[in-house]
Amino acid sequence: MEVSQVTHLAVRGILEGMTAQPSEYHRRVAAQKRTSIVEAATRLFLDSGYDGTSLARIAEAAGVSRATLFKQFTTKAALFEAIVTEYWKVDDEEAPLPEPGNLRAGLETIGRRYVALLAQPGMAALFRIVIAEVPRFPEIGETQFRLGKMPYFESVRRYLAAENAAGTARLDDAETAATQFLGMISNFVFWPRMLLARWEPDDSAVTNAVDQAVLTMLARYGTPGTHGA
Amino acid sequence: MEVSQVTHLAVRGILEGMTAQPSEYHRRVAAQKRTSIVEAATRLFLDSGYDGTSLARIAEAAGVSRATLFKQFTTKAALFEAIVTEYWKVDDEEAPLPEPGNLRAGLETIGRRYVALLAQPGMAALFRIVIAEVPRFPEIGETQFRLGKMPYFESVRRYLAAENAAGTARLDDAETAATQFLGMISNFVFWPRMLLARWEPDDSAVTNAVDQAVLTMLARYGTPGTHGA
DNA sequence: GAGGAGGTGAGCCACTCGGCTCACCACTAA
DNA sequence: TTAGTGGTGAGCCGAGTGGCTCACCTCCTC
Repeated sequence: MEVSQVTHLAVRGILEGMTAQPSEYHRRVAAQKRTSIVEAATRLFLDSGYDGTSLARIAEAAGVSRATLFKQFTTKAALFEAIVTEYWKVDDEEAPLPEPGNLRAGLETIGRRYVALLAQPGMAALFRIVIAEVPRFPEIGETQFRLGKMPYFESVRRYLAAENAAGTARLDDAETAATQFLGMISNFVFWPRMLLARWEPDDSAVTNAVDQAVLTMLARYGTPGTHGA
Repeated sequence: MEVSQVTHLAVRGILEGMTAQPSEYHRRVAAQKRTSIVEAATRLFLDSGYDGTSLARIAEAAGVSRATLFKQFTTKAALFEAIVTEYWKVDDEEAPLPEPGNLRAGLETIGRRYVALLAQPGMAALFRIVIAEVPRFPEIGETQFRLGKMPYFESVRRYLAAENAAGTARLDDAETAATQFLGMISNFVFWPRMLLARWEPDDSAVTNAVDQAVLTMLARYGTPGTHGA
């Protein structure tokens, strides 16, 4: 073996160890296959549940061989975890908190955002499957809680705290207040859907539910000036 | 064949057609086996989910042969349905509504009853499996909703309507008010448990959640006299 | 044009599943 | 004593499961 060959091999080894670049093309193809797998798997999992979805069907729906599927996701559980995690990836940009000063308007804004989130297609199905599989995959439930529920809970909490500081609201416990607000809404627009497949309140009913929740919050936490408007 | 025999057979035939009496003994044995099956199946279903529980394991846990299981429940789905339906059978006697006149005390009573129900062992697991299987067995979800949620919702609604009629509360829409009250409570004490396996607020936190929900209801729907006490 | 990546198709493995059947047993009631 | 019930154990069936492997192909990149 000549010196130049040795050098060549050493350089390649270093490069591989550092970046493991399998060339632009191969990475692109792999990424395409991967997204196609994730998309198909998401659809099937939400449709048929975890046990009800076989890897064979996922591979078929994704237009991919079973061997490829196993190269990308070593196990069914890993695929499931990737699905749930990536579902929440979309929501990168966080909407800004409403300005303090108008408690009614601020709560209405947040409330409408919340119902819009809950009304997203697939949201109910996602909750359904995650709830079902929490005993087997506890981290999945924590992920869903952290990415799906906490952001809204936190935005309400921080907003209420800001209103409290501004004197536009009067409350000791912003956490409890936030829980109450979101609970009043979701107990009407979302949770019944977990048991009743056909629970689909029309827009006016949903709007009313948010408005009524806001009114109740105003009655409890509003300062005199904010009660009326 | 003598006349008496003919008569005898005819009478037996009529009796069988009317009541299908397989003798006291056999009925008792069958009932025992049945309850033992239902108990074992309930435990296993709540533990491992619908797909995760095999009929073989149920039969084994019940101390019953597979053949017997099939004689009592023609199909796995039928067994599952029986489980869920019988889970709610216990709650025969309905607790009486609080007397109108003290909105705070009445809501507190109902709120504490509600958290006691939600804290029952197996309640979370039951909701979990029912929610998971609603797409496959919609009637199960409706049963759960009708037997598990409606009674409390109705009791709050009727109680609030009574308070309204008595002048101790002021509200147009008792349904919305009831949804709000129960939503404020369950959004803290129950629904997080669907995603977080270890969500188990201590008694003081639960009590506080109910109290705070009552205070919010009083602020919104109480009449001046009831605000303070 | 050679190297090497990722994808492919087929197939193996050991298992489990729900559903169903049947000959036989234990036991009570008449 | 006998008829008839419900329970029993064993076993068969076809289908499907997740996991895994391997030789082979395709196609870009250097």
